[in-house]
Amino acid sequence: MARLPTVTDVGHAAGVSRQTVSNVLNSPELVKPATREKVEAAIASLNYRPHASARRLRTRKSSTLGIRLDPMSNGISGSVLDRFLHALTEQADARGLRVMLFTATDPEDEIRQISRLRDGADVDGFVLTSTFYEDPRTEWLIENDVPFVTFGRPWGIDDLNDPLHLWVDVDGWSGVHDATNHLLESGATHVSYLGWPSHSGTGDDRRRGWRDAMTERSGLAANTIDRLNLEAEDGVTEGSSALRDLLDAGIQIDAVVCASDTLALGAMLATRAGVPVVGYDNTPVADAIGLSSVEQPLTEVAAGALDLLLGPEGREIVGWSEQSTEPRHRLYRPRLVVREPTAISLTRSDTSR
Amino acid sequence: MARLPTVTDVGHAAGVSRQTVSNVLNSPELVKPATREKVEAAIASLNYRPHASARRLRTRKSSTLGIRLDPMSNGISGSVLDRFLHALTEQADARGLRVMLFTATDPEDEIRQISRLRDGADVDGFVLTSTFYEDPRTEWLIENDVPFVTFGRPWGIDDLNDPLHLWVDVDGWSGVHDATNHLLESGATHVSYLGWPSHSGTGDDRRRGWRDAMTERSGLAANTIDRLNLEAEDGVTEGSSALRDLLDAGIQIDAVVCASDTLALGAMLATRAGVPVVGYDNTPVADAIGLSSVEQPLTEVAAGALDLLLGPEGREIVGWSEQSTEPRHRLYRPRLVVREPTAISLTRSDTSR
DNA sequence: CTGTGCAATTTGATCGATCAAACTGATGCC
DNA sequence: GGCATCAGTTTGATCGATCAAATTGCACAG
Repeated sequence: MARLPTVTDVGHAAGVSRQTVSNVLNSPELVKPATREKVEAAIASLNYRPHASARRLRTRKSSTLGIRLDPMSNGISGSVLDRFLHALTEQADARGLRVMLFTATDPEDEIRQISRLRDGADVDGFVLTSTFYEDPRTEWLIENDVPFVTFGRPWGIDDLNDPLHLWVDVDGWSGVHDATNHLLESGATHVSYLGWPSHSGTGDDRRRGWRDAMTERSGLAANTIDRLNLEAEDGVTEGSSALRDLLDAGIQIDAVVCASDTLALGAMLATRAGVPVVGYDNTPVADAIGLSSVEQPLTEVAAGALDLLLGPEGREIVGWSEQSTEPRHRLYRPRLVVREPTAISLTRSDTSR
Repeated sequence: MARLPTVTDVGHAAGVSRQTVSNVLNSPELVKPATREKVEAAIASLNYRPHASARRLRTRKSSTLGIRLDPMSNGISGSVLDRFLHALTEQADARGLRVMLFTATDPEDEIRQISRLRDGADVDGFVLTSTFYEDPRTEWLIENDVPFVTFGRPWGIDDLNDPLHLWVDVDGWSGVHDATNHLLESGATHVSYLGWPSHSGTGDDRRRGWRDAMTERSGLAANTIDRLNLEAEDGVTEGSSALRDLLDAGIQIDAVVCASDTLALGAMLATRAGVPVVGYDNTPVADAIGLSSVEQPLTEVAAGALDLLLGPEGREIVGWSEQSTEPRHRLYRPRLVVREPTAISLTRSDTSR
């Protein structure tokens, strides 16, 4: 196999020097149009491609960003991160960036991996997903001045106006708020919320969206609303039994809003046919069984993440300190996908144990 | 931020030359143990990491492999490729390889992307998924002597004994065969098969698994078996209506084996509760609704793919021509995950249109 | 006519590693 | 002693690109 052409070969073919070829590729405005055309013709005829590693060695930039792929996505909703990954890859490609994957067993290991990738100059920026309160990863990245953006708010004191790092996120409050309002408008009054326990920022945010909508429009007393507030770990069985407990207690429920499609599936199993349920994430399952769901605009989220990382110039991945005074975060509003509410329902069959 | 240490720095600290440091890293057997320890100590104390791009420039190897991420995975079963990606990343990591993603709009575009990544020395091997009859990608890769392995048989004349390239695959015949036998053993005689139309190698292979099992054990006449053979595009609605047509025609059906969990979900919607259905891929949905399903051993598949690509030495990605006489493919047997067959069933509700 | 300024292009040095060849001692053999 | 051998180590060259500084050519003011 013949040696691949280099800038020198192209320059030779076009009758110019290697640097001029380099300029045509990186700073076309420096080159006289006539020369540029000659060079471009030579590039095309030789089918020249810049050698990425050589460029990286010299520029100390890799135009590659790293993202961690979780060991094994959890349940149905795991596909959200996969879809985000799809979107990120496409958007990165459109901006001339590459996406490199890595795995890690825990946050400390992830820091080690990040460090390795960065020191090897393999990657010059990172996208973090599934961030949490006082995430050691973000602290480490800030300290070490590594460019990164998180999908998920820092959930700190004043994350909106004075964040410590770049972030993009989806406004879960508004998604659940819209969903709840939609159900209230359709005639329901007792709309239950089935969400995660504990205090993940995302979970609390979504729950607040429901509570605010209920307080504003349901006309129910606060303690009645409280009774409709359910907590369950993210699983079909868990969601199902949480809701069934409520029903067994004789509480009236007209509709259910859930923090995930997984919980929503559980809710559908527990409720009678005809009780509308709204999920979250709009996974393929929701589509398959005709479940209304809140869809996150992942393509826009991915695009936003990259735009923040690339900075206003949009040419290179820049660190936090070099950022301009532009907004340093983006919050996207999700969209409620309404499906025929009761076209299909799930029921326990007779032979069930 | 201080400049990162280089081999020269390490050599200086250890009192040896840069090349010795390089040897410690790449050919430790050439270095005297005492010297090696000194160098290793220096590496640790300086926290030295080799600069990946510099190494790649010199060696013309990237230790990175590329894999295409489909634009948007189709339906429920799309998650299989995602899970394969997870497994591949983990296995690659264990072998010192990195995984880089790319996207493409069609096979021609994919070839263009592959060419770009390879010319840029970003990637030195590829993993192809979703291969099909006379795939232009494999032909191009073979012609251009690019190392690659496919997840999916070439489905050529003699793919098993004299394949044209490296491949790994899962034995769909055996998976469906096992599933069908399982149902027959549970007392069913009229086991229907709901698979894809057309002539994808994978689809035909799975269908054959059912037909062979039925011929061997059901005791039904060939034309009776034929009537139980259904075709539908991969969708819940499509699967559902195909099966309903059969039921409306008054054909007896004791159980259904499907080519995917998506079709299986459709089948569950169409059949009465109590008719066991087996899906394929063991997606999260199957787990959620208690659907038996055939699980592909994706971790092993990923490991096999890498082992083939790395060759017997296991040190570097080698092209086809340099392969030894070792087997050039791996076929893995899937495993039937049996779940409580009718714990939960899906039925159309009253308010359905 | 000379020199300044500027645009366009070229040349030399460099990024950090590895390859290939040369070197250094120590050993052993005739 | 003289010389080949060999393990262990070092030096010079190189991969392909970009940066920084030097150079060329040309227009124009003094």
